[in-house]
Amino acid sequence: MTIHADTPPVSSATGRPLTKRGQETRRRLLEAAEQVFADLGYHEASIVKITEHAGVALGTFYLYFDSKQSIFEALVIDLNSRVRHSMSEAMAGATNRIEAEGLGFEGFFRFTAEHPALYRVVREAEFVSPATLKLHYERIVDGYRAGLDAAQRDGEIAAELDTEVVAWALMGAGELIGMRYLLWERDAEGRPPAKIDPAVLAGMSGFIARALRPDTTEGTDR
Amino acid sequence: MTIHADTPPVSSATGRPLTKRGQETRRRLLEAAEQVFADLGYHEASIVKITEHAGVALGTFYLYFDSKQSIFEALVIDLNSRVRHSMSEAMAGATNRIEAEGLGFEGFFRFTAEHPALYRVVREAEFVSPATLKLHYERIVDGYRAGLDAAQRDGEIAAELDTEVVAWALMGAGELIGMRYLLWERDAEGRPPAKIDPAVLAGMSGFIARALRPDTTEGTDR
Amino acid sequence: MTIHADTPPVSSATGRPLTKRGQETRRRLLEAAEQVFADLGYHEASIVKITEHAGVALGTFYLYFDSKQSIFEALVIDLNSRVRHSMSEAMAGATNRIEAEGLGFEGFFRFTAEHPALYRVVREAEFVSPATLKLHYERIVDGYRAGLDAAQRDGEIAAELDTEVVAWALMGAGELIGMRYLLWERDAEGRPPAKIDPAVLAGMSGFIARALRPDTTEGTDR
Amino acid sequence: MTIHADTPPVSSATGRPLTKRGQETRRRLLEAAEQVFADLGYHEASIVKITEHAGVALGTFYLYFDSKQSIFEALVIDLNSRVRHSMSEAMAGATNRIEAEGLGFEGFFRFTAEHPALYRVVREAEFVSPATLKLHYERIVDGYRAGLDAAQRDGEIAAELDTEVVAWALMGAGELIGMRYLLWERDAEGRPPAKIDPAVLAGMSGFIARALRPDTTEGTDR
DNA sequence: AATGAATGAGAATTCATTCAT
DNA sequence: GATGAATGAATTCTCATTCAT
Repeated sequence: MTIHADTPPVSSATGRPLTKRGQETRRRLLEAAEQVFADLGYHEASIVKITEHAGVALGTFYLYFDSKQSIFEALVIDLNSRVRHSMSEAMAGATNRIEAEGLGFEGFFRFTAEHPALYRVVREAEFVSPATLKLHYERIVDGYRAGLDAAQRDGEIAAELDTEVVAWALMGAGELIGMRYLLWERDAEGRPPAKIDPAVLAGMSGFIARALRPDTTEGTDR
Repeated sequence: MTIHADTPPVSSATGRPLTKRGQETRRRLLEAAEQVFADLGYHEASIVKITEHAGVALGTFYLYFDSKQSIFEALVIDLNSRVRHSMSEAMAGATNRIEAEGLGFEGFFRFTAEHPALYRVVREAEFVSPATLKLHYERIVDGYRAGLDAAQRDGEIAAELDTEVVAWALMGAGELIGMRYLLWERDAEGRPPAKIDPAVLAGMSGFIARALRPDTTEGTDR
Repeated sequence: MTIHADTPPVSSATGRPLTKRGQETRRRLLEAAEQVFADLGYHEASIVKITEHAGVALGTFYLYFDSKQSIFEALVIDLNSRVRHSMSEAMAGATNRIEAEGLGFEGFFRFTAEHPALYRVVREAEFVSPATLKLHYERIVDGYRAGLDAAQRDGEIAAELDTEVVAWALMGAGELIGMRYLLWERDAEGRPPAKIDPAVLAGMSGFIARALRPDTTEGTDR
Repeated sequence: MTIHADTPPVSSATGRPLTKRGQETRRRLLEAAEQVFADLGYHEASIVKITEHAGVALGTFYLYFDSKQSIFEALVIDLNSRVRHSMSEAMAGATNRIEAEGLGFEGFFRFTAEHPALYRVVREAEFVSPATLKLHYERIVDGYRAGLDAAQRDGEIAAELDTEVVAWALMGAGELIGMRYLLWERDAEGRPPAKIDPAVLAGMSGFIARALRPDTTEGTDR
C-alpha cells in the first residue's frame, strides 16, 4: 500500500521542504491514516490512533499536517489519483469504448476491493470537507465524460446521451455496486471478497453497454 | 414536515406506551433531529442542539430515545418509508414500466429536494449504523427489483438484465445525480434549486430507458 | 472571601438564568479562581486546578464560563468593585480631602494585604485582556480624580495640579508601594505582613500631602 | 536597537566563551527576543518565533540560552541597564535636584516610547522570574534614592521625606503614567505617540516638584 | 556551530449521558 | 413527564526541550 504522490514537492505543515527522514515520516503518517480511516471512519479515527499506528509521537503529526482534516484531505486526493490511475490502466487494453467502460469499472472495483478506505473515507467526506469530496467526484466524472464525448464523436455510443449526466450516473452506479458487492459481501467464513463477483461485473457491464450502444439500424446518430 | 410513523405503537425509551403529550414531545424531537442532522450532519449535531430546537429540556430527550444513535436510526427509518411512499406515489400514473422508472426517479428527486436530510443523513449512516443504512438501501432496491422483475415477466424490459444488479446501479445513479444536481447546485443567488433541472431528469430517464428497453423484436442488435 | 457581585443577574455561559444550585456553583468557581490565580498567576493557573479547588468536575466549569479568560475577566471586575468599595469605606471618616487620600491608600493597602490576587491578577491582565485592565485602572482613577477635582473646587488642594495626571501617578505609586511593602516583604519567619508597615504608610501619606497641599500664604490661588 | 551588554564576558549556555560568529548569533537572538516579547508578551512568545525572527534554526537557541526563561531574564537585565543609562544621560544637564527628577522622568518616558518592550516585558516578569523583576525595580529605585538622599543632604528637597518610600512611589507613578500616556494613547490614526505629551510631562514634573520641595521657612516656593 | 525532526506532557474544550429535584 | 446541573472521558493542538546528524 504505497502512497505514490501526485504531489512531489512534499512539504511540512509549515511549508518547509522536507529532509529525507521527514519525507519518510510523512509517508508513514499517510499510510497509517489510510488504515485508520478505513477501519474506523473519519470521526472514530483520532490523531492519537494514527500516530500510534505510524509509530511516531503525537506531536510529530503536527510537523506534517495541520489537523486531522488536512491529512484527511491529503489522503482523499492521494486516493483519487490512485483510483484514476488504476482505472485508466485497466482501460488501456480495450478495443472499443464500450468495452473500455466495462474494463474501467473492473479497475475501479479492483481498487475498491484492495483499498476499502476509498469508499468509507470518501463518503464521510461530505460533511468533513465538501470541497474535497466534490473535487474527487469531479475528477473521476471528468475522465468518464471525456471518454464518452470521444466515443460519441466516433459514433461508438449513442449521440443522444447527455454525457455529463451519464457520467454522474455511472459514477453513482459504480459506487453503490462496489459498496453492495464488495464492502458488504461476506463469504461463508465472513471474509470480504478479494474481487468482485464476475457475474455482477458482467451484469453491470451489460447494463452499461445497453445504455450506451448507438441506436440500431442503417444510419445511426442524428 | 410531519413525521408520519411507520411505527404506530410509539413508545418511550423505557418501552412504556406514551400519553398523548408524550407522543407530541417525541414527534417534536424527531422533527428537530431531522432539521439538525440535515444542517450539521450526524457528528456536528448534538443532543443539546436537538432539544433546544425542539424546545424541550436536555433530560427530556432520554425519556424518548436511548441515545443519539437511536434517534438517528429512527429518523433514517422514518425517512426511508417517506421516500418510498413518495416514489410509489409518483409511479402510480405510469402506463408502462419504463415510464414508471422515470417517474419514480422524479419522485425520488422531488423528495430529495424537499428533504435534503435524506442524503446527508443516509450517507453518514455508514459508520454510525451500518445495519440501518443497509436496511434503507435494501428496502428501496427491493421495491425497484420487484418492479423490474414484473416488467421482465411482461416483456416490457430486456430479459437478459440482472435485475438485482440493475436495481443497485439505479439506486446509486439516482443518489449521485441527486447529490450533484440538487444538493450541490446553486442558482445565481446561491440558493439550491427547488426541483431538479428537467434536462437532467430527461437525460437520466433516457439513459435508463435505453438500458432497460427490450431488444428489438426479430433480431436483437449487436 | 465572599464574592459580592456587582452583577446580580448572574447567568451561565449560555446566558440562561441560574437556579440556586447553579449560583452556588458559580460562586465557588469564582472563589477558587481567585485563589488559584493569586497563587499561580494567570498562565500557570489551569481550569483543572480551578475546578479541583472548587470541588467540581472539569466540565462543570463550562456551564458557567466560556473560557479561562472569561472567568479571569469576571474576577478582575469583581475585585475592582471590591477594592473600590474598600477604599471608599476607608475614606468615609476623613475630615478633609488630604486626609481622605491617606485613608484611601490605607484602605487600598488593607485590601491588597488581604487579597494579594488583586495585584498579581491585574498586572498579568495586560496581555490577557487589555481592555479589562484598562477598565480596572480607569475606574479607580476616575474615583480618585473626582475627589481631587472636588477638593480643588473647595481649595483644599492646589489649583494648579493636573488632576488626571495626578490620579494616574497616585494609582501607580500605590501599586508599586503595595507590591514592594506587602507582597515582597517578609517577616523573620518568611511570612507576609498582615498590614502595611505604618511608617511606610506615613511616608506615603506625607509625600501625597506635600504634593497636594495648596500653596501657602494668605490667599489660595484661583 | 542594539543590545549593548552590561555583561561583556559573553558566553554560551554551556559557559564556554564565544567566537565572534557566536557573539553575533547571540546578539541576534536577544534582539529577536526583545521584539517578540514586546509584541506578544512572554507567554504568547515562543522559541520558534524567536529563532525564526532571528533567522536561525530552532536548535541553535539552546547553544546560547538555557531556556525561554533565561533569555527573558537576560533581556530584562539588558533593558534595565539601558533604561538607567537613558535616565542618567537625561539628568546630566540639570542644575538642581528637582529639575533632575523631571529630566529623569523625561528620559524614562523617552526610553519607554522607543522600547515598549520594557513595560510589557517587565510587568510580566512578576510570575515568570520574580527575582529578576525585583532586581530591575531595585536598581532603578536605588539610583533614585541615592539622588534623593544627596539632595536631602544639600537641602534641596524636604528633609522629612522618607526617601526610600518616595523612590518607590515615583517609580510606580512613572510606570503607570508611561503605560497610560504612551502605551495606551493613540492618535487619530491609531498610532502610538512618539513621545509623551508635554502637558502630561509638565503635570508630572510639577507634581513631583511640589512633593519634594523643602518646607518654606519664611517663603520658599515660586 | 548549526540544524530541524522528534518528543510527550499538558492545556483547553466538547458532549453524550446520568440523576436528583 | 420534565428539568437542567453535573460528570469525566476523550479529543485536538501547542511548545519547550532533546539529540542525532
